[in-house]
Amino acid sequence: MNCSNLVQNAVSEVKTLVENAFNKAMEQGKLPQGEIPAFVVEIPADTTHGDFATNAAMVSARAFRQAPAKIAAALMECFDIDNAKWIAKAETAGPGFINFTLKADWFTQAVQGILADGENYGRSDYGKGEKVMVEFVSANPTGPMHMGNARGGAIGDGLASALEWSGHTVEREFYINDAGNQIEKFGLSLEARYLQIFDENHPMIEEGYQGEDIKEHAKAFADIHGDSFVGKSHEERKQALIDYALPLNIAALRRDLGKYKIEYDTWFHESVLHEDGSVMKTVELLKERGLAYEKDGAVWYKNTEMMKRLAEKSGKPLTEKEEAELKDDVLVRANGFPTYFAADIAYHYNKFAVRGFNRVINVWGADHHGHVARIKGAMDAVGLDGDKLDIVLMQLVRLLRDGQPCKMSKRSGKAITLTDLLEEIPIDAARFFFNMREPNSTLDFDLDLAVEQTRQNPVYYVQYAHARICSIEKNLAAEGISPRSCTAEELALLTAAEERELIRRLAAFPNEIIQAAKSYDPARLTRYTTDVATLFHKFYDACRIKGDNEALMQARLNLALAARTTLKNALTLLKISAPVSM
RNA sequence: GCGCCGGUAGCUCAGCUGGAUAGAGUGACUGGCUACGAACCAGUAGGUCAGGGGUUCGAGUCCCUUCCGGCGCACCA
Repeated sequence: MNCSNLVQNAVSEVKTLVENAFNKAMEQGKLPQGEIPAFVVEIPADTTHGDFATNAAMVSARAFRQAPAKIAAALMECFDIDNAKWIAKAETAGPGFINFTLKADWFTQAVQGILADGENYGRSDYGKGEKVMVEFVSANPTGPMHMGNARGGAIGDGLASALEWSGHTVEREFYINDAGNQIEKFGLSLEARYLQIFDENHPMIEEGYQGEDIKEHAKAFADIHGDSFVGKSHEERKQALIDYALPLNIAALRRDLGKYKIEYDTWFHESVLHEDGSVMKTVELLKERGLAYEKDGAVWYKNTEMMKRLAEKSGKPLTEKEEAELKDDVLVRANGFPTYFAADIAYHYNKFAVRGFNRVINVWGADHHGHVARIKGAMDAVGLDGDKLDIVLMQLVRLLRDGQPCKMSKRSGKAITLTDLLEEIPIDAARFFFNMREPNSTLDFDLDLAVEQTRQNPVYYVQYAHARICSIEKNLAAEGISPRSCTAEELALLTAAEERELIRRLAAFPNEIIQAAKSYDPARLTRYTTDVATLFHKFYDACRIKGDNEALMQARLNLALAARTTLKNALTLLKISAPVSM
């Protein structure tokens, strides 16, 4: 599916115009011979400066040893505007900008293109079907999800959708850490709570999971089995509790994320990698490649060596000081158990080498940033390409209550969980709110505001614009006026500044999605919906749709429908509802 | 100590690979429905882009440095 992307078309044309003008000017001796410098074509912040602008004359000032204004003048003489499809005129301005103005044709075709593409408007084949995995949330199955998981869910899901819409083949994955130390601790915590039911003096383990959910699991287990496990062996008792509680927790994760409108293609169990020998095979592979060794009874990964290689590859060798800071990492402990790191290498090896993803994106909390370079290096170490593993670091959410930060430790027992949050605020608001900021900046989530003043949430502003358009359509229909497709001449009646601004922004939608996908920043899309809503409201205020001029009325109605289509698609992509009325 | 991320309006944040007069939202103040939804729009006020130095035609954006905040440096995950 390749939808109309008129912004891209026009930008390409401007680039070609400029390049041809450079070549012609050099042929005619108006500019000295030389390489055409890299220039940009952009949409100016202030559209009174034209629809597109280029800095070509300014960036080439040094190369041609001429003043920007002189170069701009030379280019102006060489533009072949008459044969341009989209560009009506070019003019110089300011310190040497060249501004381009679009033909009216461009605006009419933009509106027609949006309406023709309908619910597919915004999709592009930019990604050419590249197979990409987005792994996100991957919350510990030892307890409920916290606000960081909530944010990760909204960001990861939004990013995956942006990648889909921009033409990638995307799979969403949840990695279940159902092995290792934390599961051991989970079992010990459950066991202690279970035994406390029958002996209130039984001590809780140190550093155990303190949450109420652990007590509830133990109680429910006791309701089923009574004290029959008190007399059993420690191992048997612990395992029985894990086997009972872990599937319940995983089911709860699925349920809560489903409520949050997140559906995964794959729930990948870490335990599988241990059971089928993948983890130890990966360790062996590293040994064979000379990047793992034994010391003090443990198996170590040569992280120092790999970091040195990577630094040299990038052309910036490590300083002695940096090198001294590096340490190797344990893969297999002296007690024979592999570390999380070993499992993680095996897991990512599986993503690339076994399942054939060309690119893998992980959404991680920023507290894992120390792990990023290591795991990417480890991909090189097992013979893959660490550059194909991208980590989106997400700063943690700071929860505010009464203006004060409140701690959201999983163990405090007082944390607000994702489940709690979704009971308090609408899902639309949560998904919008968590995607309002780029991942790499901290997010203050004011609970009081989200809970008590949801009407002030910007999501309502956007949804209102959509509902308003639906209402207009309904009212007109009641008067016997239904939208029809317009001719180019009719759509050319849309010449007001508010109309042109709105069309420009609507036409940028496919590019916005591509940008969100490229920069791994779905927050661009919530901002985009707000922009479109604002421009629609301004258009609505300035240009009355209903009127005696039938052609103009239909043209404006077409524009309103194009805005509705774009808003609906953007909200759908973010899995936020687009209500017909509110 | 070393490293990563951040510091832009009272508050929360945009600012696209360096570009034209630094923008929104929110809060404050003023105005706008006997015509399509006022959950809206228009206007006013609000800035030493944390401080200092540098690079150049041009710096919020790039480099160096200081200060402040968040996070990380395990045979935890």
